[in-house]
Amino acid sequence: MSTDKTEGSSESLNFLEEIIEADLREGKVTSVLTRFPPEPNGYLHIGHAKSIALNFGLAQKFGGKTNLRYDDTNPTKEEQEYVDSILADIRWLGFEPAKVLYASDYFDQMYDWAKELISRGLAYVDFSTAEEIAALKGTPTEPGKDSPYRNTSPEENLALIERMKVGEFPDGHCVLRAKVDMASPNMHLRDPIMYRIKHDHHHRTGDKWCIYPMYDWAHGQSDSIEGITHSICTLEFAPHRPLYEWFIEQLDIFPSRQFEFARFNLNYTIMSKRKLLQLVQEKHVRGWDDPRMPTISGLRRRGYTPEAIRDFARRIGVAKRENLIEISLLEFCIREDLNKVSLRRFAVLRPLKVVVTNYPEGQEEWLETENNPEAPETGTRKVAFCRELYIEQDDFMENPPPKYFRLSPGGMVRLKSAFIIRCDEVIKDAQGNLVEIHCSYVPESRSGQDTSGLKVKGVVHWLSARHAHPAEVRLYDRLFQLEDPGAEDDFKNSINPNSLEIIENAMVEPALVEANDGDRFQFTRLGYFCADPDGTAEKPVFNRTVTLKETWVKK
RNA sequence: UGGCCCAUUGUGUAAUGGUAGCACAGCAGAUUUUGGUUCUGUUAGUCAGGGUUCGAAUCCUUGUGGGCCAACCA
Repeated sequence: MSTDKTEGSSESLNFLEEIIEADLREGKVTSVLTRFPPEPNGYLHIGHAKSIALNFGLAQKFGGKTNLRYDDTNPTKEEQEYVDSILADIRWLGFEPAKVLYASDYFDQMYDWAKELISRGLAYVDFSTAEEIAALKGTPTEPGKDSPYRNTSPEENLALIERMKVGEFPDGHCVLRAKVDMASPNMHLRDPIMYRIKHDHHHRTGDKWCIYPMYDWAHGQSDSIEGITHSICTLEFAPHRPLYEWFIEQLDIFPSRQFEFARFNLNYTIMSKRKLLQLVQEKHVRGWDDPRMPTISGLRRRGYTPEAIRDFARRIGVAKRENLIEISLLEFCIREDLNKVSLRRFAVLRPLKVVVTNYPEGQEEWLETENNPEAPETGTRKVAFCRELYIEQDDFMENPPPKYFRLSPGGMVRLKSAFIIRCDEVIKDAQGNLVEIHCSYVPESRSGQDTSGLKVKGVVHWLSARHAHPAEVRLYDRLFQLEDPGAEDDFKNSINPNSLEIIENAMVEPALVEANDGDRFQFTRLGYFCADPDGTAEKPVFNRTVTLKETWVKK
């Protein structure tokens, strides 16, 4: 009968959702368990946020769960500081892991399994040097050659791995290798290394181990132990999948399966942990949480909300093609969220003194203005009006271009929620610099009860000079001047020297002095701002998250 | 030059053999006491050639272009 296409038509699934949906439908799995597996060697960034939203989102969508599992198999790079920040960032994003686990929890099990493979002749200890191993590995176009240690007997290998484990050999002396296929066109199958020797202190297992598993011999096994049904990773791991499957098949353990998606790149930014670490270490930024950083902590300090980041992750989608996302999409997401929820406040970044010559000296009055026109339930507040005011220097031009409809000599403008003023006189110093402007106000033009009959196009924000409070405002611009700095030989060549502008002498309305760290506001007509922890009661500090969308361009 | 993955408006992402849609960006207009928001309209796309089919973005094939793989990193 009726074939209403819109009714009941579910929104289209991404390719991972399709796979899971089919697995569930066909009974391949009965429930969904995913995992987010960060290595604790740096702070999480917006790219990880996509992975987090994906892994947790997939599980949520199909009634499953998600573990956080630290991939802590390399003690030389990993630190507790990172472990802590990762969990905090995940929670801030709005996700709670079903379990918090560590690959190092499974070191004993992995070791037992390694011995099992050895005894079945599927792994061997190799005393070749790293260079020798690399040389025998061949190239993508030429097959590799067998190591001289490839045919050591299982008994001998069992004894050797034990000696490796108890610390008889120095770092790099030998490795344990899986015996797969030295002629495989897939380099990862040419007898991959399972264990290497590192006499290093591990953040969790201490000095218990001096052999540590490689990624390929830890990740899939950890997935399997936990019963992960869908192990989601990025595209560059696709060539590892045959090995991932080989180990699971040889051991005949829970068959976790790996699926790959394309990580995303953001234009004008870098997403490599290594490069981000370099920015921090070489002090191109103030730290991992510098508001210019694409880290979760940087975005948080910048004023981004978890909602906006989750929305962004949803909007960029999931697929397998290389992509370069425009930063404007992220900005759209934060504007859309903040427009609905942030309270409006008046702030003047670069003050220009205005003397209202026909307003009595010493008099003041309090005018009502809305806290957020998008959310009337947030009510109104009072702002002080008096004879001496500040407006934005940008809102006055002595010689305005044609379409300029702010203030200029002889022109009129409305002070938002207050009166219309006319600029009568421009006061300059001996050098010709603008000092202040003298205006007259129209008493009948009071906001809400305007009987003046005047129509002005321009509306500007303003502050009572007597009541305004000084503040520092930090304006951020993109950190890189090139769209894809990561593609350059040296990404640091395109660092934007003007990515941070500090305005020491901004003015804000008194209510802003009580802002707590992280509080977000819209400074009317300017953009969204967030209180920075560097601020004090005497001098609050605000970070500009993003400007308001600007459609007027000065010519 | 071995293997694997990928190719849809400027950027992303849908369409699963049957009208190429959505979002961002852009442009134009309406509304507006934020040049914001909101609303309306609009520009613009199936990498190329061949094949299968009544019909191909979709299937096959050959190219082309891009990405990944030769760490005791993950």
